Amino acid sequence: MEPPDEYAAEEWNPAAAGSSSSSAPRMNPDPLIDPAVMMIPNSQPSPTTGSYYSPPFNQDLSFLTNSMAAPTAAGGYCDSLPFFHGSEHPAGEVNNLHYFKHLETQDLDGGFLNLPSQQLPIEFELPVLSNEFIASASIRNDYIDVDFLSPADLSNAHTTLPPSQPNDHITSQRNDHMYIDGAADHVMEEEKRASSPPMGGMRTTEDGYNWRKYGQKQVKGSEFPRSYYKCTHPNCEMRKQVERTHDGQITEIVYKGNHNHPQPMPNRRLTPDSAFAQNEMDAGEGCGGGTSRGKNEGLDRALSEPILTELSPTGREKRFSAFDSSEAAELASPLHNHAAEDDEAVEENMADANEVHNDATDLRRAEDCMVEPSMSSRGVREQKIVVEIETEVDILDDGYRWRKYGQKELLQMHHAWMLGEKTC
DNA sequence: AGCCTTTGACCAGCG
DNA sequence: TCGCTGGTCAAAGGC
Ligand SMILES: [Zn+2]
Repeated sequence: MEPPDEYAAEEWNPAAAGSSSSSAPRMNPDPLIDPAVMMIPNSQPSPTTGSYYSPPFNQDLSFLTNSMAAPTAAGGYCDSLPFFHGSEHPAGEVNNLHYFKHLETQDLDGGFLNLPSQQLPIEFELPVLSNEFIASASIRNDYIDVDFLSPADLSNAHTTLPPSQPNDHITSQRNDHMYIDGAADHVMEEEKRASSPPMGGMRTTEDGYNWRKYGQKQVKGSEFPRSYYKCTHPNCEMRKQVERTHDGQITEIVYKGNHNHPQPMPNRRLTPDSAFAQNEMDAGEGCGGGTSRGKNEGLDRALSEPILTELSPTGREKRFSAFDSSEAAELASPLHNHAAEDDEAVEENMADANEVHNDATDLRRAEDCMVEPSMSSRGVREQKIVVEIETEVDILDDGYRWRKYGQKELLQMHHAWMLGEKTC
């Protein structure tokens, strides 16, 4: 079969392999987690839908509007969004929840937050059903304070999605994980590019790693076929699942596991764009005015910002964002076990030394799952990136520096915020 | 030759 | 137990 074009090879066969049944022995999806989700619809303010105009939180989120949608000097908008969300096991099990927040910035065209100087229609999906925790946020210069509310407080905090934006924003997978979608048309392009393989040879995506497709399947929940890839590096267990539209646009990417090796590819140099993206990430201050950095600089390519979320079946998850599939990928890919390296950095900033320690330790045995959805339905679809951690502890080797700002054991939690610095 | 994709079959959870 | 489902395997073929 010939793929129509570049992105081709990957999941081209519409026929979708007939899959049959399954269960993945190695990956054990954990049931669960419906994290509170903060959504940022493309550009549809819908007060009635729970956009933050009428925040379910005690706290006023309007400030977000200001900071997030503030036009930057460069003419862009600095949209930083706090992603926070947490959940706990229903059964009342003791699960540690780690809350991370990360400031994101997006391009106007990104669709993610392409709101002119308007308020950002930030929507919150706060399923209380699963003991979600919600947070109220307040923006500071480079980070957002998030206060978490107890489930009880959330009783009525559930907001709905805008009519026009069905549940596309949230993808519920088998584990009932909720994924945040980011908009990502641009991302798709990136992805396409990345995925367009040199064919026959090693496929390398922008994440810098080489993957071999080992299966494809039409998953019930999604309209598009899902392709399964393994990292070609010997002994590397890293896998990823990619869902693409028929036009080759990636709608979702899920990374599972960790790379136990460094990024193989040399050509992964920082393009202005990527560099920028990184800076963005690094700064962690996406906005507040801080985004003058590359975002607007020559980045014709709008940076759509997929949201990166790490989900932990065990009840912990991290949610952060990337800027486009590329960046997202980069974000994701760095999940190799060198975590230790990153850990250092992370640890440095950890508020809770002990926690950090644990994280570092657990990192090694951790298995991550990253979902990088990028609903590409042109303009409508949003890109989602979810990192799912199947370990006891969150893995922080996403290439960025995080400051833990929250962990929850039962109802206790601490707070931390992402430093936004890439440790690489 | 080596590595890739394709694709149907197989397997193991789960209801 | 059965059927469904998602994930993986592995043979076949392509580049
Ligand atoms: Zn690998």
